[in-house]
Amino acid sequence: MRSICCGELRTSAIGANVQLCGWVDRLRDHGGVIFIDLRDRTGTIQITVDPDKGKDLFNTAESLRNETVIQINGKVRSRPDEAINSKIPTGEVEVLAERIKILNSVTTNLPFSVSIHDEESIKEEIRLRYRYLDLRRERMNNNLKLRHDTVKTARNFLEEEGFIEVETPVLTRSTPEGARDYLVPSRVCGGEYFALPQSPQLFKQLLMVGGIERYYQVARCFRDEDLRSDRQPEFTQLDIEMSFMEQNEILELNEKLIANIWKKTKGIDIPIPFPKLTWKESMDRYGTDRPDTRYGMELVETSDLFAQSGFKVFSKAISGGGCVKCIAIDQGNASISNVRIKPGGDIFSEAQKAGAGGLAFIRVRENEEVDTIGAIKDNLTTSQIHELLVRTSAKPGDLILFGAGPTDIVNKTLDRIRQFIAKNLNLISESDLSNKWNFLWVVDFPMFEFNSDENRLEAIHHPFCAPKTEDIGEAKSLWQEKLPNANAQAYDLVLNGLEIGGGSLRIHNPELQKNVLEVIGFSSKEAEEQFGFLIDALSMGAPPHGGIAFGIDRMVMLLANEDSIRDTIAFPKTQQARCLMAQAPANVQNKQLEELHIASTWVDPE
RNA sequence: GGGACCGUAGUUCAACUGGUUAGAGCACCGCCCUGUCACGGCGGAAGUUGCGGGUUCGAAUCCCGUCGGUCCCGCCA
Repeated sequence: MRSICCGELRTSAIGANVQLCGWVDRLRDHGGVIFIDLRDRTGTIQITVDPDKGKDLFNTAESLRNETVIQINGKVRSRPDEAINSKIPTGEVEVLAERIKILNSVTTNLPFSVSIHDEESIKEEIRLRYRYLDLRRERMNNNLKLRHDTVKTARNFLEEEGFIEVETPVLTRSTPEGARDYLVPSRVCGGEYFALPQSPQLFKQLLMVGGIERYYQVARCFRDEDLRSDRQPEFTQLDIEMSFMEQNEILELNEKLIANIWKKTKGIDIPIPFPKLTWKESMDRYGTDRPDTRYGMELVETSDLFAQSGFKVFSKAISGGGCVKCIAIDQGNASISNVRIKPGGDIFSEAQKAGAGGLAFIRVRENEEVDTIGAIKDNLTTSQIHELLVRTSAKPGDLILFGAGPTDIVNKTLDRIRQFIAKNLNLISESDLSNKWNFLWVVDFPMFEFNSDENRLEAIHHPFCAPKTEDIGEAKSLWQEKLPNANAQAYDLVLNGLEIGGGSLRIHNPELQKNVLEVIGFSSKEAEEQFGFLIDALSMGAPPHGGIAFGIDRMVMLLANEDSIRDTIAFPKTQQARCLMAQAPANVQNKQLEELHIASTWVDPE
């Protein structure tokens, strides 16, 4: 249907007869001559329609609306010198139309303009309802290309490294740990249900037992939890697993993979190896396990300084088993007013949202003088002030904000304030937004975390992560006892404050696997029922193995400098997990339910 | 489950403190225009102000409910 693409035409094509297909990007009708910007996925080219070429041709051209699909024949010629458009790559040439064929016309009002020239911010609701039009726009078209390039680069790299892609079931069994499952009723096995996989975790481990040694998959994963700008009910992981690899070997391989992706998609050289931070260090210094290291304002421990303080908020926090930590904001006295850090202020509310009861502050003045509320000032000694200034490296003009209370709340509060202030004071400059890539491995996660609601230990990643061997020792009889305090051979890849991947070495010893399940509250009967096939497999010559999974949607979001993963997915769902275009989910016929042996208990709220 | 913001023409926005015919750009329709490139000029059509109820002499505006969208907490790794 076409001999060349619109965006490919250059002066080298002058004189050639070409046949082009595409959409009318816009039309400039001068009465005597008509210019059509014809667009396909490669770009736009100016088509010139001259009245001398015939009445019919000219009438057809006059009737064209934006987004009409046409095929044109014509000769490429250079533009007059004064009419060269240096803003577009094809701006030195144009095609003189000989024939225009309308392949499809636009008969309804377009909900929004596709042309880059009218790229105004359309309500997302409208974009999602007419997603096919939105995809035709340059922004989404480019994002999908970028996504393709990302995945293609990963495939090429992994192929070179001896990995093969293996598909795993989408219909599988529900597992008790983790997120809520999407369920699929079985027609054949009445009363029983499949679940859609939250990840191919167990299958990829079993592929290792199956001797595949090096597996990957671009895997769709499903989680029936509430949505966020970076969370969709179905999302894509680059899922990787390998046998006979130490943790450092796995990290090294994945650093190369990531460096490759950034190089191929953005032309950016990412320095490897990536820095590593232990989970504990990350929590101490940033209050989170996914720190944004593009700016400072690290958390500073001051519990020992204020343990005996007459300021009760501080001393009680510590005697209650918690801590007092602070962050120093460079020249914060000038940029942040008291109104903002006192009740009702925006920074104070951030602290509140994290669960903090209050937000103590100290303003640093000249000569180690400070300003603060009376209750704190009256209880501060000069040596305490001196030590505080040394630890925080605070200078005159700086503002120090405190979190005091249970350690998890303090960390959460200061993490949140740190991020809020960084954003608010533009500590990440506009150019950094697309150019600064702070990769970081967070390693040595604890195996378990106490869930106070259920009064039991929970696996932090999942129950198949291997503990560090030095933490549990060789003696099997002591594993059960040592496991709760062990760290895992687990790692997360963090980029600019977002987790883009995570993985671990897996347990390949059936006894240890049973022990771990026991620690998180599985009886041996339950363990057998739910994970018997895994434990059996581990008993039949399972190789040491481990792996990682990357969130492709998030990775592409960051590469594309977008704020939502919806802009990296062709057909995403809304926050209510609806597809506005296909109108899914939708009702089904009763007959279908009967076949599936299920009945709805849903009552329409009226 | 909870909190915040939003919903006006196909679309992006406007409409003062509640005030009389709800405006403008783009798109659409018609006419004019031979070198534009976000072409230009003249004219036109286009609205159940998401939906339902209430307050009021009077509601796009205030109140309640509801539907839809976004962000966040819970939830989720």
